[in-house]
Amino acid sequence: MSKQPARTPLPLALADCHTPLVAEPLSADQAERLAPSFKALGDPIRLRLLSLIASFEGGEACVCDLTDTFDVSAPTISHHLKVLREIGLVSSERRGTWVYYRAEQPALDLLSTILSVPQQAGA
Amino acid sequence: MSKQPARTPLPLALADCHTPLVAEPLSADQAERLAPSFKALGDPIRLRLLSLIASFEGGEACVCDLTDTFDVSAPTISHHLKVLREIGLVSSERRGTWVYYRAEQPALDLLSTILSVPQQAGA
DNA sequence: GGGTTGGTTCGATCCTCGTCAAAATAGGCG
DNA sequence: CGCCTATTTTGACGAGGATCGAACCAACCC
Repeated sequence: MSKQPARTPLPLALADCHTPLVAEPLSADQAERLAPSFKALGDPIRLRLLSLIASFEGGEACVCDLTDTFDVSAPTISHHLKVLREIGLVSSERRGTWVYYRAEQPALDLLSTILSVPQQAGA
Repeated sequence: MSKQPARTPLPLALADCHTPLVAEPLSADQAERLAPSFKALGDPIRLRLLSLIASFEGGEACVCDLTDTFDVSAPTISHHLKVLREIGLVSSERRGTWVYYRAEQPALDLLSTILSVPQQAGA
């Protein structure tokens, strides 16, 4: 993996926590770093954007492919993409006229692991 | 004045979506139902509360066991527990003097599945 | 019953967030 | 260069959320 160029304005959510939260209590520090990622997923438009981008052919989508799907203005879409990007759930790249967004699957996978429930858990 | 029997005021987040969001685009309806659950997880205190409850011995925790861990007031803890309860991530039960909270693991597991990344995903 | 502890609701305050219109930036084209 | 399209930034506004103290409800005990 390449090193992070420290471009994200917020501390990266991908902290050192790889343990399901049901297995052992999250520390305050871990919770502070994880919560913003879940918050970013806590908006229906962002959830759809992420899903749409991830399931686009080639794994990436141009902004122009996304805007028409929603009933909100282009600045609003741009705002939500920025939230997803700054938290590290998507990355963006400009190629000529268009800007392409791509889902950061490791980030998603980490969050999935955090929420996962190990087998023997339960009563 | 009859009391409402403590039913969840919001439609249950556990909708008919069991497919990872990277696999196919979420519908607007699915996103509307899933987002509130992620939003509920988007607060550090709620994240810790959930983790603390789930990892308590017996899988449940009394409120009195939780409040001391945090620097916020009891009403604030109660508020966060209510958010988690109304969204279906925890359930509560009064036994005598104390109220016990328990993590709803199927709900967690569903959210985990939504975020999971199938093997062949990607370009 | 009166008092005590556990937990929630109420009301108010402050701050964040989602949204838009308008303006600004970036790139391509004639 | 000037213009057009694509995307982002800015500024403003209203809605919602986190927090607290105070008041309130629930269960136990003497």
